[in-house]
Amino acid sequence: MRRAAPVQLPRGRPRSFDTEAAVERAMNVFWSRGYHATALPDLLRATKLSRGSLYAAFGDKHSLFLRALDRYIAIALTRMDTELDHRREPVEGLRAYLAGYVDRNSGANGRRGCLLVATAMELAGRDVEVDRRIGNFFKAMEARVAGAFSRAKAAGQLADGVEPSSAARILVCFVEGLRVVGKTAPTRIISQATVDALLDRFIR
Amino acid sequence: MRRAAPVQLPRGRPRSFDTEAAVERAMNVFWSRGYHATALPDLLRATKLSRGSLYAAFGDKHSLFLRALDRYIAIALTRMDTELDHRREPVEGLRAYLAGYVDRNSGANGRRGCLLVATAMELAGRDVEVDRRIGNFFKAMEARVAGAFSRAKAAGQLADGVEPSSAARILVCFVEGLRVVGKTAPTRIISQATVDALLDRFIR
DNA sequence: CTATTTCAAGACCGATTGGTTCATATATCC
DNA sequence: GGATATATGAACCAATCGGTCTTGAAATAG
Repeated sequence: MRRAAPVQLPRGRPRSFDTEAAVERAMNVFWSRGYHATALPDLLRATKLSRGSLYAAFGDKHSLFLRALDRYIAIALTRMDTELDHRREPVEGLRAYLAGYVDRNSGANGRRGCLLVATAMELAGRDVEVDRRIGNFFKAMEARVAGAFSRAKAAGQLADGVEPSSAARILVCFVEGLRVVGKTAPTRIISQATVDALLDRFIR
Repeated sequence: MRRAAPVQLPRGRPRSFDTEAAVERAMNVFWSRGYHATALPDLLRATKLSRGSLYAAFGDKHSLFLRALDRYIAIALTRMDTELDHRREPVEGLRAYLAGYVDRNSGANGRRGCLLVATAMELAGRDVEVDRRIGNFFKAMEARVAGAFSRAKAAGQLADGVEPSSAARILVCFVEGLRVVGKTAPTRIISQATVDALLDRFIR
């Protein structure tokens, strides 16, 4: 029988900061300023790490950015998974999903924008790693929305002639566009009304 | 009677390059790379100007960028004015308008993205001059689309319950979102189908 | 001709960029 | 204690940033 591998405890001084927390702080900086406009000192200030520690832990600015982007995507997808949960009324789910965008698009939140959209515009086409992540995210988002539309259709809640997958593509483009327009005009009431008007075109 | 002011011809060597052409070349660089990622040498190469000439003619990078942005906006608005011309069938106009976006969103055009969207995400909220321009552009675009929808409604071509101004807001968000999603997935057929499906929800 | 203006090319500027290295202190395990 | 590993912060790096200035040639007007 194989001897259980002894648990090799690390020998020296243990890491004293939370890596994931640092990623999250970095994410917030990239989110607020964009990739190019974020300088090392910004990241050091936000993560409260020394230059040495940051480079030892994450390699370089680009790698840290990818980890921050991954985190942003993970958060967005989990949120969608609860909003568009299968056990929920599909139309209710879609409303919750859109309400989330209205919220993230209002006031200061809106002005901050969306890390994904900003990254897509700034880096896509010039960074394969970014390309993959952005592409996959949009696909994943579309799939979830399409699922909700499908369930709504099965429940007879869609207007005549509405095709779930095409409606999902429309919705994805629309909410990403909201994020763009919301950068300069983040007014909650109008966003909410627009979102409602759009959804009304799809449901019975 | 006042003596006509003598036409003071400039004394020295005349300007040997076309300012507007230089702005346009600069616009293309900013369009492809974004503001921060565009370095002076990029602009010098594109405009074929020397450092001295460029600074004498435009002041600094930021001013040149604003001129490039203004040019981009002017082109976009004139295009819309012909697409959504009053003397045209309004629904035809909307189709032409959307077809333009499909076109600009396909293949290499799509991957290049949109200078306005990129600028909104990169600079809005941190640059008042940019804020003003972006905000005004979206308002102008929305007004034109709303006009077309109004005329369509008057002609009885809109589906029941469609309100022109709200439909216009939806369309503006949608096309800007197309520009975002198109950065990584610029497939013409899908864009066209999505655009058609959306318009179908509005017209009778 | 002279005076004037613009041109391109490049030297030059200080500041900042992302990134590395190193000395030193500290915290853990054995 | 000794060995090991990580922390920090500053020093340091070459490269690049946006921007200025100078030089000398070229093109115009009077």
